[in-house]
Amino acid sequence: MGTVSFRLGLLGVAQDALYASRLADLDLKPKHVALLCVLRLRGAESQMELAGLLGVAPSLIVLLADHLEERGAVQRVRDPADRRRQSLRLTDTGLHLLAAATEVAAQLDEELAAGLPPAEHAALSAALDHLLNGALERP
Amino acid sequence: MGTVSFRLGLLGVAQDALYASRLADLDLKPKHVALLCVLRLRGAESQMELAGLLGVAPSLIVLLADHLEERGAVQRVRDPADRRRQSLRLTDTGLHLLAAATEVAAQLDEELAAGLPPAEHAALSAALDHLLNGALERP
DNA sequence: CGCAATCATTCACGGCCTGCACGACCGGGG
DNA sequence: CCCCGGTCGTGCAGGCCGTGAATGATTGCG
Repeated sequence: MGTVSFRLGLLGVAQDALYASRLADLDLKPKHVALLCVLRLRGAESQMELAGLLGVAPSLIVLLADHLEERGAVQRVRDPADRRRQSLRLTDTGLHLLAAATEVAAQLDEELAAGLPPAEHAALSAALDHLLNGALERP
Repeated sequence: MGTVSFRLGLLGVAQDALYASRLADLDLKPKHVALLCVLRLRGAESQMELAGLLGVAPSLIVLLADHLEERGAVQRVRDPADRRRQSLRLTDTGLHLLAAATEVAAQLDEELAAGLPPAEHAALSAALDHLLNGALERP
């Protein structure tokens, strides 16, 4: 089993579960962090667009946004041009929450880097960047 | 979000889902493949040990083994030394099934490598190897 | 001015995995 | 020799997550 995709899946799922457990204190899941990330990096015009970017059903965006809105991390604002759409705006508390979540991930990174030569760690980071950017620039 | 762990989780979960969908024809899930993999690479003395290696509950091993046994991919053999234990033996059809699953993963790899410089692909593979071996040699 | 299409939301359902309870089985101590 | 605590595999019920279909509001096209 020298395939990259399979091992990437295995490690990724494990890492996701681990990150989720570490995120329990913040009462967040990795999906929430992903949503905050997208909002910070590029923003989005509608929840539909977010669903497409995250690769999940629109109804899930509703739940994620609900939870984040309760915490005051995001604001739903009706698009005046098209009142069907809701744009999600990242608030200051949302930024702080994202920073806290990033801090948790950074600590996980240290543990991960402990069993990895620095050069490979950097190479891994670069490869993930390329794959992630490639996935987002598809459409 | 420059953290490796977070992006590894994102991509890994997506890759796992993608692999799962491609595996539908074989009526397998990635977890089944992981189980077959462990049996092929190192074997195990008991289902408990497998649960530990895969990081899942023992009761899940039962379900996975049930499914694989129905397909004739593995055989349950009582350990004569300790009749509580069941050793899972990989059969020839199990080997073929694993080969087919690996083939599916290999095709996914090609698609993955399309958006990645060959050097980074190799580096990614090496890094995943280190992390996976590190995780298995913990105990 | 309808009318089909689009967006957000709700809700019921299905799948996956876990935790617990149970029976079979082991090894040691009285 | 026989309990008795501990271990292993298994069955079962429950919880969580995410999806898909139905609903209502809103849009722009014909």
